Amino acid sequence: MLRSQELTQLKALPLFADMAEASFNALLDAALLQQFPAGVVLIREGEPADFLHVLVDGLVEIYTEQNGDEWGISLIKPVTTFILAAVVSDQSYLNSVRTLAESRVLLIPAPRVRAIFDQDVVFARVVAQELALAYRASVKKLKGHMARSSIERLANWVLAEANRGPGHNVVIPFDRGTLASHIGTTRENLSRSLALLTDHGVRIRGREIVIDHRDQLEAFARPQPLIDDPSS
Amino acid sequence: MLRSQELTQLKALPLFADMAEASFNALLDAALLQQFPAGVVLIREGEPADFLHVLVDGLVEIYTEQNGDEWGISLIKPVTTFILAAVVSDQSYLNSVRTLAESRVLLIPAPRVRAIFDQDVVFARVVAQELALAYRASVKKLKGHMARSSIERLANWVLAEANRGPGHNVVIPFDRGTLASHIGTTRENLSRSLALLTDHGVRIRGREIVIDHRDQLEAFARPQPLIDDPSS
DNA sequence: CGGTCATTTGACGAGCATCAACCCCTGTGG
DNA sequence: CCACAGGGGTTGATGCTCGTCAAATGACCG
Repeated sequence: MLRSQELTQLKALPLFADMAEASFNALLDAALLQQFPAGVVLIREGEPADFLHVLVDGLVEIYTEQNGDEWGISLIKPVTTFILAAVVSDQSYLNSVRTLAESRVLLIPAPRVRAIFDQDVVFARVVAQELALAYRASVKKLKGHMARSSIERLANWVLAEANRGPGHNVVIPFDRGTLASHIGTTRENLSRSLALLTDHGVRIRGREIVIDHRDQLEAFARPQPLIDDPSS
Repeated sequence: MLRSQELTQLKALPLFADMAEASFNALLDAALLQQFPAGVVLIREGEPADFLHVLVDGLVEIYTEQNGDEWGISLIKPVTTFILAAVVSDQSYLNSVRTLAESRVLLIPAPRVRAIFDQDVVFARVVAQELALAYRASVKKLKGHMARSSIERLANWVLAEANRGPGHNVVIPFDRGTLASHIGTTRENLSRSLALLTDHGVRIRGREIVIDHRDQLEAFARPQPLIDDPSS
């Protein structure tokens, strides 16, 4: 159950802001808002999709387990839905999900989501919008994997992270093994790659990456809007 | 403009079958049904998304051009929409598209698609469904790329194609360079990989791949539903 | 029959995974 | 206060996978 204070907070999210009051209430009266510590597995791939998840606060990774190793599919930052596609198509989760930091997650029963989709066009549009963005993000990651080396992927990840804030540095918000699994390489090679980036305008200070010469880093990484811009 | 005969054909497509007659007509009265020979570039990445495309008949590939090379993103078979995500989110095309065989394509102006989406819930649901499937297909391809070697990807591609028909053989419907770009390797290595599959229950006869011992091929490829099943 | 294009084969090297050793930091217990 | 163990991170050595370049072969078509 939700407190009324939480409800007004949620109603303000872009995800829900424009929808009809009635459908909003119908969506949320069966929802749960839960808080999880870091490192909790929320979803295991293969299970049926019973809840739409909305990351309200924190950090979550979507990953897949393949013969003993884990590979990162995407990183979810607030406020975003995840596993929407499984809910919409009423199928099993393709991937597993775990928290990487303490997180607040809103859980909405899948049948309820599908019902409100049919009743409220505004909500339907938001859902389609989120699906489209998720699809494009996945295709961009695929493009990066097919066309770039692991060190180029890393360099572009650093640039993308740097673009999220105005500062000249990036802090890796999790351990290096996790980052490696999202870049698509191993811990060892990630370490080597970070060392090599030192020759391209960057200093490594533990988990902090200081960008001294952005132009140098960009000359090396050669970012492309249609791969690296989250908003294109 | 469309002929009435074509209209009734289109109305029967799963994409349009359940929607209201009025919205169907509104969608299609501004649409074009065009026929293209093989090898025509329909869309170039970076252009604004002005038309939703529906492949009614034929075969097209979605690909991306990266510093001189081309990489296949997905293969589209009838009847499927493509570049739906760009239309829904009103952004530029992420990828280029070309026909691989003679194809009939229905072109619907993007603003019209968005308008009907808002008016007809049934159509909205179909659109969301298609987006969800496209997203899941992309994630599956990504998983395959992160977790498997190129020869394993090829072996699983062969199995997946074999599952589409009841026969014991697969015919590559385009040249080897194109297949290589979708598997995520080069022409040369694709050729070597095909030769190596010979040790795992398969014979190569030009463009035809004959599966003599499916169990042997499966033991080698180790297909997984959550990567290789198109319907999961 | 000659030319162009698709495909194969060979040789080589770059990129990357793997295994193993080592370092550094932190927390724990004697 | 020190010894030690454990986790995260780095470094080195080695070999496999795969891309690249070059040449040969085969296929198709004028």
